[in-house]
Parts: sequence; C-alpha cells; structure tokens
Amino acid sequence: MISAMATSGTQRAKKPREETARRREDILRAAMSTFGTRGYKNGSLAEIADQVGMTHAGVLHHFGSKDQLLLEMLDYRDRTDVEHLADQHIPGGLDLFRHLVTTARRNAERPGIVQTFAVLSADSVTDDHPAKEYFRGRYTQLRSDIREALHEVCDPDDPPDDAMVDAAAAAVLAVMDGLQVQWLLDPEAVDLAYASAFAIEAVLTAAVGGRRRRRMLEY
Amino acid sequence: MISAMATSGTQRAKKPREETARRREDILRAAMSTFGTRGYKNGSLAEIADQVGMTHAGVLHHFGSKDQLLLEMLDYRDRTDVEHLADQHIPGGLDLFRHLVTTARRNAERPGIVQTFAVLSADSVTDDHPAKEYFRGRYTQLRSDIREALHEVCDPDDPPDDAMVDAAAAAVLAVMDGLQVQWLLDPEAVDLAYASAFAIEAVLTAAVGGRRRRRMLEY
DNA sequence: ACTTGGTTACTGACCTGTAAGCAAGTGTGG
DNA sequence: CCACACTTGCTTACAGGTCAGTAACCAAGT
Repeated sequence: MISAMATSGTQRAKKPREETARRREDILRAAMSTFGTRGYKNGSLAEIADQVGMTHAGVLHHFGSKDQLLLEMLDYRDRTDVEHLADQHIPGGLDLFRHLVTTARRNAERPGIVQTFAVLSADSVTDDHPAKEYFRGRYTQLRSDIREALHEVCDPDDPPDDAMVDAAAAAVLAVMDGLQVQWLLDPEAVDLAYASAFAIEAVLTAAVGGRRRRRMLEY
Repeated sequence: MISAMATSGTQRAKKPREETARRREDILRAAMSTFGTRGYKNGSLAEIADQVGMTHAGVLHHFGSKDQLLLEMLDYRDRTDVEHLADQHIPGGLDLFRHLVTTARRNAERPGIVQTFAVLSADSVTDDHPAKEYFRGRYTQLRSDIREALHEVCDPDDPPDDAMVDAAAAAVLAVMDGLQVQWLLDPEAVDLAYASAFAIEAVLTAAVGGRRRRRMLEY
C-alpha cells in the first residue's frame, strides 16, 4: 500500500534509514491519536511516546519540539489522506461534491481522525496557536476549490452571484465540520453521512438554482 | 504584612451580598474571556483572577474548582443570553429560523462570545471534558427545537420525512457552528451573517420542499 | 571513528487545590 | 448604641503534580 514510494533508483544515500522513517511515522500516528483525544495543549509528549514505546525525550529527538510535531503531523495526515485517491488529486465540478459526500461516509467509520481534526481546527482559533496558519490556509484553499467547482457546475452564460458562491463554499465546509462535532458528542443522535449528504445537496441546489435539479448526489 | 488597600475615605460597604454577586459575575465574565481566548485547559485561574484584580485562590473561594467555574460560566451565559429576548423564550415555526439568522448577525458583532463557544464546544468532545454533558444536552435540545419548528412550517397533511427533518435540524446548527470557526480564523474571508442566512435558507428549502418558496428569510 | 537513535536525569515553568490567617463588615444580646 | 463573636472575602504560602525542553551519555550500526 505504502511501500511504493521507496522506489526511484537514486537511493538517497545515507540519509533516510528505513527503520527510522517508520519510527517517525509511528510517532506521527500516535500524535494524531493523542492530540485528537486530548487536544493539543492537554496531550503530552509522554503519552505519545508511550504509544510507540519510548520516552518523551526520544520523541523530541525526532521532532525537536511539540509544535513541530503537530505541524508535521498535520502535514503527514494531508499526504496520506490523498493516497487513497487513485489519481492523487481532488476532483472538480460535480465530482468534488460527490467526493465530499464520500469523505463524510468514510469519516463515519473513523471517529479518531474526525476527532483529531474537529478538536484541532477549533483549538486553532485560540491565541497564538501553532496550527492557526495551517488551518487558515487549509480553509482558504478548500473554499477556493469549492467555489471553482460551483462555477463549473453552472451554466457559464448565466453565472451565479459571487457573494452567494462564496457563502455556499464556506457553508459546505461548515456543515461538514459542524456535523462532525455533533456526531462526536452524540453518535446515536446524528447520522453523519446522511446529514452531510443532505446538507451539501441543499446548499448546492440553493447555489446553482434551477439549472440542475434533484438527485445530483447519491446516498 | 500587606498594607491593605483599605484606603478608607468614603468606603461604602453596605450590601456585601449584592456586592458579592457582582464580584462573581465579574469572575464569570473574565472566565468567558479567558476560556474563549485560550481554551479550557490552557486558560488558567490566575489569568482569570488577574482580570478582576484578585488571586487565583480568591476565584476558588467563590467557585470551589475550575470545573465548577466552567459549568457556572456556561449556565450564566445561557441565562444572560435570553435576557435580550423580550418574551424570554425562543420562538417556534418560521420565527425560529428568523431568530437564528438574527443571532448570526448579532454574533458577527461579538467575536469574543463566538470564540468562547466555538472553542469550548469542540474542546468538549475530548475525553473526560467537564462540559461534555452540557454540550451534548444543549445540542439535543436545540435539534429538537428545530425539528419541531420544521414540522410547524410544513403542511400537516403532507408531513416531511423524519430522517430528513433530523438531518436538517442537525445541519442548521452545524453550518452556524462551522461558519463561526472559519470566520474566527479569517474574518475577511467569510461573511458570517450572510453565509449563515444563505445556508439556513438552503436547508430550510430542501427540507420543506415546494410548500414554501423563495425568500422565507430576509437578510 | 563517526553518526544515529535512543536513554536517564534534571531544570524551570506553570497549574490546581488546600490551609491558615486576617481585616473588614454583620448580627445579636444587653 | 455598643461590645463582641461570627461570617465573608479575600490573602499568602505551600504541597503536589505535570510538562516541555536540555544535556550528557551510551549502544549500536556503518
């Protein structure tokens, strides 16, 4: 699954010892778990180190600081998250929205990752949070992707209102995030996949008006 | 030891009870500010105490523990938040949605309170968080209010699908919350009031189908 | 011999909660 | 209307704990 990327004839000389890279990934995965279940400030390096059988100083040996570990963890998650996409790149147009619904469905099976991002993204709005820039940039990028997809869906001769497209793009991400929080608090009470699909379709319908009708997305 | 600041003069001290209640409220407001800007775990009693000119032990004298302070703060916010409603009670039917849009507009003017709730609600999904039960109950109640309002809006002879109403109720809260996070991270990029109104109307339209049309809500 | 991946041990911040004390204000009996 | 015990609203001091980060060291593998 992952082994493929060790390819390329240029063996990178002495630098990366394979075992070390694996160790670092273990730590990053442990960090996801700990920061997800306890929050950033509250999650300790010792707890992360414990999960991979070393001391907290060992973790710092690899990552230098807790802040750096968080940032590398977010980066790692981004890299591995697109791995499952065959073409390694997020689709556009209507397919983007289908992709988002699929993601919601997938997320309903992995509360751990969902919690990590739900907790950290809200955490990041606090003063001087090390991941604030990461999340700001992330949302900017995602909103832009969705705006573009919305324009693609629309008839170019009858372009939608810009302000509305902006609102719709933000709203799509917002429902997904907000539903995750409610679902994490009370999984019985919220059907994450269905509610996400419903809301995304609702926003989509409202944004593109009458041009495209009913059942654009499947559930 | 301490030269008391009992600097006499016209030292009015008639009603210690009332004065005490005011002191407690000062502390609760300071707690909102600190927990909002730093998160729960990260915000210290010392910082809260500082804002009202006392030591952290003074705060504990009034509230017993940090957890208790958080809970009372949430309670205080709930009490004071409905004060501005003339009839002191949340409306039903279409008025509920108008009220939500109004709230979003109001929120765009008070980032402090918005941040407090955005941060704490996501914080609360972490393990053993003292406010988890508070937020779970809060969402349960709000979803129920919205479900009811949705039913009121619909023609009783043609009732909407239950699963859809559930999804719509959760989605309405979710967009509002999610938009707040994006807005806090990047106020320039997100129009909180407009996007909230747009998304709420979109969900409403999708949920009640053709029975009610266009411009149910004003912006 | 040098680098790498750790370890132990320690430091210095901070943080919550507790205890004891104190000054100013309150209530009551006389 | 006053004396005096009690209560209230804090304070300082400290106990006990957690945590990030640093330094010095060591055991391999190359």
